[in-house]
Amino acid sequence: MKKDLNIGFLIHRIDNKVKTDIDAQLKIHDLTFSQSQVLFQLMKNGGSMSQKQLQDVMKVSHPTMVGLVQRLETNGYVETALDQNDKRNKIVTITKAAEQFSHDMEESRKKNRKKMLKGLSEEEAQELFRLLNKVYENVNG
Amino acid sequence: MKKDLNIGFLIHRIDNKVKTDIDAQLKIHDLTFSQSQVLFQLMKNGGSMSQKQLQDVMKVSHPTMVGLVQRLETNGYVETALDQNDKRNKIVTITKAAEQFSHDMEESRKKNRKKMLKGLSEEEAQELFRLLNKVYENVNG
DNA sequence: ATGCTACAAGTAGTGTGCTACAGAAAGGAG
DNA sequence: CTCCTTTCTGTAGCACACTACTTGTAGCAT
Repeated sequence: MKKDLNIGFLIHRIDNKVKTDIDAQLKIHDLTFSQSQVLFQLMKNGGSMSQKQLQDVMKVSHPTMVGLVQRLETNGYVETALDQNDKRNKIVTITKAAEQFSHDMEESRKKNRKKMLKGLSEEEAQELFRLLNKVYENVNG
Repeated sequence: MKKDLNIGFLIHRIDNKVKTDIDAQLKIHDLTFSQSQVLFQLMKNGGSMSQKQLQDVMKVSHPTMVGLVQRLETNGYVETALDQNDKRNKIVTITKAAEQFSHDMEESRKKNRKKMLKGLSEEEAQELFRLLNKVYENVNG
């Protein structure tokens, strides 16, 4: 059944549901799915990155990143400063307030990953990941 | 490489790129990816559906569908009328203006599908589809 | 030093998605 | 008939994504 389902639309539906669910989970911290990805990238990078670096790793347009950083700053999860060596760059630094529940966010990430892959064997999960990466490269090439 | 990439985030990136590309393709008709999906569903259904039916098959919230239908109506691609048997229902009907390039939209859909699945064998494409359907059911259960 | 080009960041405006709240129509219970 | 609940639609307000345009900084060439 559902054989007529367009693959792009199927992916769209999955993304929407996942985003909405995670947004709901993070709402108690006044965070969203996309904002948590920014914090995740910052953590991975030692706590600081330029806004430009963030938009590159997240693959979003720069106005999108401006908004994300502004909202994170408003809620006290990042601080920003101009790079004194090159004042075009804005350095974004994660705060201790955000680091405190980075563990929670990691748990949430794992839980959601597990939910998505429920009933799939390790081989199937890896195959799905491989194929999705190929699709990702196709649409970005 | 990219082995640390979260599967939800990977799907998110793919969806975003696909949406943006198709939006750009359809811009000459003043249409978007989501709006074209509404028209597609209407065509599949003989041209008319209630707004409620549309929101169910598209799996979106009702305010989202309200907005989609309003913009489609503004651009002359659908007409709406109250169901005289049950005035709670709003009947949405595709116009001839929209039917005229339903063929174009179908071609565009095929082209994008082909692009996404480039380099995948028929078996791989089917396996991807099967696994994504499983993920879809997981996140919706 | 002036001016061109490149690059980072910001603003304006739009579409799509959501939740929460409000209103109108339908249908059933008393 | 009246009241309550259900169902469908609409509005308000927000987050996130985009393009297009603007501003500020840097660097290089003349």
